[in-house]
Amino acid sequence: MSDLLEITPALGDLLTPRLAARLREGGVPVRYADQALIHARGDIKPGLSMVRSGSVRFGNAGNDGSYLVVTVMGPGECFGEFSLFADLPRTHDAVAIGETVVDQISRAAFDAILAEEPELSRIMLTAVTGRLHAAMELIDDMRRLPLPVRTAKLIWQMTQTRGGAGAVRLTQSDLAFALGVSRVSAGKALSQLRQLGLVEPGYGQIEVPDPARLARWVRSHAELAPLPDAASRRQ
Amino acid sequence: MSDLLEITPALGDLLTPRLAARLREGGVPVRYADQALIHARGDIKPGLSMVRSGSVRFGNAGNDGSYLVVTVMGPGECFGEFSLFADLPRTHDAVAIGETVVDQISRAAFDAILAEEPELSRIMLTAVTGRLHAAMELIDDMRRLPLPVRTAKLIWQMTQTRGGAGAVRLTQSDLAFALGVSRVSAGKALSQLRQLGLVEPGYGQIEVPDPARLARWVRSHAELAPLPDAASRRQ
DNA sequence: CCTAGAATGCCAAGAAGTTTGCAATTGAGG
DNA sequence: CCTCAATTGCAAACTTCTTGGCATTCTAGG
Repeated sequence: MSDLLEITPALGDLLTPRLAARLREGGVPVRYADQALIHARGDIKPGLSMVRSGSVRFGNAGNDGSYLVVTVMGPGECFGEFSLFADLPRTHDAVAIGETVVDQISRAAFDAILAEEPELSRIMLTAVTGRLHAAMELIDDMRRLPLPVRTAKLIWQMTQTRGGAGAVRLTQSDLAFALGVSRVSAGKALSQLRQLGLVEPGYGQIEVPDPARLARWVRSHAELAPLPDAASRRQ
Repeated sequence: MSDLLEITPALGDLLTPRLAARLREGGVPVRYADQALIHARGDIKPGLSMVRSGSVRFGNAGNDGSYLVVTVMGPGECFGEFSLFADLPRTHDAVAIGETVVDQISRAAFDAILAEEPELSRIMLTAVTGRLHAAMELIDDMRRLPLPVRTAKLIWQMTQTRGGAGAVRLTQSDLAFALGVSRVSAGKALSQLRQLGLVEPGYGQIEVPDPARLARWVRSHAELAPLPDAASRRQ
């Protein structure tokens, strides 16, 4: 979610141009219309997928018809390692956002490339490990951080990924969606942040006058307290 | 947490005996006394660690002095992939439970073994991928499932790992700890489960008269609804 | 320029979880 | 067998978040 966007480098960023090309060649480009279902939660469909153009939204429907977005991937990002390495079912529905093209690399094709390119496994390990790290940080955040802090963190991350501009384009409904809370709660959190002068909510967007200050504020509120016994913090 | 115990196979289970031996030889066994700090959150200490004997508890202190347990690892399990592959800091404090011996494998030593043993990278990928999968399932559960269901799921998982016996030995405080909620809430959830005849709370333990029935109940309450009308979500 | 749909702001009632505190029960060690 | 610390059960006051509804503000498209 949200935080999985984090600082995790996309697989595409880690791949050498040559490897990226090999993977693309080994895959079959598949075109999806806006809102088309790429795969559903529970599907067992081994293969690696790389987003070539467009975006893919991951999320799940709750029992009550609600829907929780987990993350959105853009060009160069990949998914499906689960199915490839551990024979695990998909954890989330994947839906195309806009006209989207995804390179689907079958397990056989991937294995063939992996056998010829030893460095690929190290790169995959780095990518998957980075995602695992982000996921565990997120679990921690969900448990420990009050909503305003999580909100600020998400907004800050968006300023980073979305070109670092001073404003993020998203509605409060979408923000609530991404945080997994109601629109009312997201709005409350936002107004608290506004009172602190950290953000300026507008219509369909959120301005961030001073991203560096926002980052400092998040850091100071998201950090863990020193250990009860400071002396025990050894290394 | 809790759920990371899940069905994820430990690295030690995936390794061939030969590889396990090689890793052990490449590492330095370090002995920790009960409650000794193995590493703290934020430490940057590249290297893979394998639990040889004893147990390691992972968790974090909250700002308020509370402490959240994430998982407990026993012999054969490994940790520290973050630091090894992605140069990331430790996400949790690690503390020895009882007299514990951990094989610490330096990055250099690991890289040397990895270079000679191509199949090791595939095994590591499988292990890390499995953990990532479990983490994402847990994130989902935390957001979607009401406390009684999460409680039941955790108890069921414990009956599986702890030898499948019909009772789990843990106090309600420990249960609350693992779930990341207060003891009162854990107690309430437990009493709801008792009224359903799924568990029988005792003093310092929780009986599970019919694990299969508990599993069925969890499954029926944890499943996702069919996809909502895809048109409802735009962006 | 105008209007309809989108988005925001706000309120009230209620569900869920937390903290604090205390009483009752259990069982392990002397 | 008895005591005492650990554990459980429970209640009251409070906080946070949700749901549902409604009024207001904004803006894209005609």
